[in-house]
Amino acid sequence: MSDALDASLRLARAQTALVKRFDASLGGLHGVSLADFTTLLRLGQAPGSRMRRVDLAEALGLTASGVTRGLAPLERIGLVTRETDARDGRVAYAALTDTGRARLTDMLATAEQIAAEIFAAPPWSKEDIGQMSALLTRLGGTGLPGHTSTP
Amino acid sequence: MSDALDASLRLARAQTALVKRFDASLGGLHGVSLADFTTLLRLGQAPGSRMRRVDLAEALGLTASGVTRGLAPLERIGLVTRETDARDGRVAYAALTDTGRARLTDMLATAEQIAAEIFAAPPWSKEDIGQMSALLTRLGGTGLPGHTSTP
DNA sequence: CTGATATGCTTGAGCAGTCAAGGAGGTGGC
DNA sequence: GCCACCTCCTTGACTGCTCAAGCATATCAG
Repeated sequence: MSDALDASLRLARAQTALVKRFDASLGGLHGVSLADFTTLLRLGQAPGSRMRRVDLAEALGLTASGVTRGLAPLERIGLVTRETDARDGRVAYAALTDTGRARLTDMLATAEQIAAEIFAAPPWSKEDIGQMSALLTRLGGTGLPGHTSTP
Repeated sequence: MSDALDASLRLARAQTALVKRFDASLGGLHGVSLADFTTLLRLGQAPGSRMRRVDLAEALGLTASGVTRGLAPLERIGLVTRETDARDGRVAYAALTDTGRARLTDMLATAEQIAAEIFAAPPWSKEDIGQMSALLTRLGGTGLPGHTSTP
């Protein structure tokens, strides 16, 4: 097997382990999945904490229907609201509520801690993490808004 | 956001892109998913091309029920058979059929090509790939049987 | 104004995995 | 020999996504 195929299979494997870990902690402490958290985080980064649902789908690498289904429970528990566009009757916005913004802050702290734990044992150097992130960026398309490493 | 959290989210994002790409090509050419291919590949690496289903689950990072459901269609299309253990009536083996072994060879060629394409543009160096694989290994647990890079 | 086409979103059906429960078989204490 | 317990595997119910279809709204050509 080539190195390239080996790396691909490892990527798939590593992701399931990582997602499980985030889901466990985020779920236990805040009742949300990693996918939920990523959605809220992305919304929080948008101007006015709101995005058109189709743009949110694009940003998250999901389909529009995935966003509809994923947002439903977040609306139900009051972290996100639906807003309409006065100009264009087709579009609906997803927006963070005040509660959502507050809860997101807590979740972010938890997520940071999990990430720190994951990359702590066996000890990762700052360079390792930066390198890996750079390598993954080449694979995953644009995905996240530009993140400049904190040197 | 810390580098560690950033890298984690990129990992998740990169995986879905990568899986989509493998699924598209493997599905189109051979009618199997990346998960199917990984299962067959792992079976092919085992002595006698057979494994206890519980060990297969462990090797693939799945639960036993995940293996039951995943193998069902592969058995139905004749790539895998179920074998029993004369000594222990509880255990069932999953084994590659001759057809399965032959088809796996073709799939492997396809998968190698996809992996090569993925890591070709923008050009990845052999060192980049090795580095990334090493970094991912730290995250994903053991996962694959030891793979020593081809230098 | 009307009809054709494009866009935004939701919905039904399906797939791949999870967990919890349960059945069938094996093992050890007494 | 028997009963308690353990292991292997499957099944039912659920989640989180996909695709295909459909509805509502917008836009553009004539």
